[in-house]
Amino acid sequence: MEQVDRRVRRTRKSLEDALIALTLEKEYDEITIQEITERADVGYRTFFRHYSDKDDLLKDVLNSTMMELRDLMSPPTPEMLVDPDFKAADFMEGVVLFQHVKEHCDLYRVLLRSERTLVESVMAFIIDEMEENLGSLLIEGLSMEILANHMAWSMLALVRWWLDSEMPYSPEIMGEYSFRLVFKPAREMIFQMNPELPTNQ
Amino acid sequence: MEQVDRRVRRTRKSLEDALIALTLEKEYDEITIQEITERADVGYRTFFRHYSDKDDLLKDVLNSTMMELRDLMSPPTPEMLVDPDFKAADFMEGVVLFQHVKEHCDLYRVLLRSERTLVESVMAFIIDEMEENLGSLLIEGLSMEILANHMAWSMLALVRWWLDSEMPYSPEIMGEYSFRLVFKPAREMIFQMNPELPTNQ
DNA sequence: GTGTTATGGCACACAGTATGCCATAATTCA
DNA sequence: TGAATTATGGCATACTGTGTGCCATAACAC
Repeated sequence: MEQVDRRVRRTRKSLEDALIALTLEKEYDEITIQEITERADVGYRTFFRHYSDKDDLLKDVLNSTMMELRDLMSPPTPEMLVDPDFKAADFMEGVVLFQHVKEHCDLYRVLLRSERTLVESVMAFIIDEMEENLGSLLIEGLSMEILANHMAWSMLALVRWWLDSEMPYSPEIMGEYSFRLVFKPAREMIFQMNPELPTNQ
Repeated sequence: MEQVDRRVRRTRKSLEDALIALTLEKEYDEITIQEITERADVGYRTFFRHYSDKDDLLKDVLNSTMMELRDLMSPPTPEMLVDPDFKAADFMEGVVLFQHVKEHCDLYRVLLRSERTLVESVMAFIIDEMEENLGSLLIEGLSMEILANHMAWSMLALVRWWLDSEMPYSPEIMGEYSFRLVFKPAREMIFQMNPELPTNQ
């Protein structure tokens, strides 16, 4: 059961592929819509029949992959952060992220080389989810807003470095780095600021 | 002894002020050179007699402030990272940074709202300096490249959040957060990976 | 005061975006 | 298979913003 016209599917696919290919060659903001349509072998006029602008096409390209990651990575819950023995779980979060990045490295490169504002909107979404999950942990003198912001952007920085360096380490090793540099310190801070939690440090 | 023509000084100052004012109102890439010259009350043609493009003007605006920060913040040396009792020093590094940001918050906002590529070039410079200072610490299984990249971008994320949130905490509190979330974990990782260093954990 | 130089305002070429129009080709569905 | 529908290609066009050439004028340095 085909819902959309085959021509539409073909055109959209060509435009998506063209944007990905071009982003791997040059900076996102140096790419023109004319180049995209030429590479996709599609009429210039046709672009605007599907997307309002370049960012709109990019969102379309990233949408399914980002939703996949969202389902794959449950944001850290209060239980995870508070349970003293949860090393394995945070660690796996990191590994899962780096594995997903490796599987879709072209798409992640597209995202990371796109405009600042788009990355920020994706991150804002992730941080909001994290904050919601951490909301129940109200600890005086500790801002869950800072914590969520720090974890999300620090993880992004690790991913960005990894991709820019042509992924010299395995997802497992990167998971270990992210655990030691990001997850563990955040968890330790929660423990140290809240005397009521069971301490095992 | 005035070296440059007063008219030149006046024009450049007007253009710099206009860019700062406009950046606080809207996104950097939405600002046109026409707007800048109108706000500065300078002829459109005159802009190109001083700067090749918008980024060129922005670099000029940020240059002196970034050089000031560079002198203020010595990058972490191996001694600092390795000395078990250096908490006070890392802590002060963070405080100094947040104090400088507070003093020049408008300029930092301009930088953080500018194009991705400019922020990246400033960060690359900082990371290079860090790596050079960490170069003597060769520990098997621990990448100083990751460590330098992580520290620099994590600190930037904290600064960015602080500015976007209208600086709700003092530079001292932000210094404490940066120590606990960034400097201390990096230092601990070095200790744990190198059995030859004196451990006090 | 005089020679020098920065500026302003004009015109212009150019690149890229975005839309309207219409003939044509591809597709869907009966 | 054939008719109605719909997406596409190509053309012209308006618009915005960049970047440059030219020249009279005003501000400056000495």
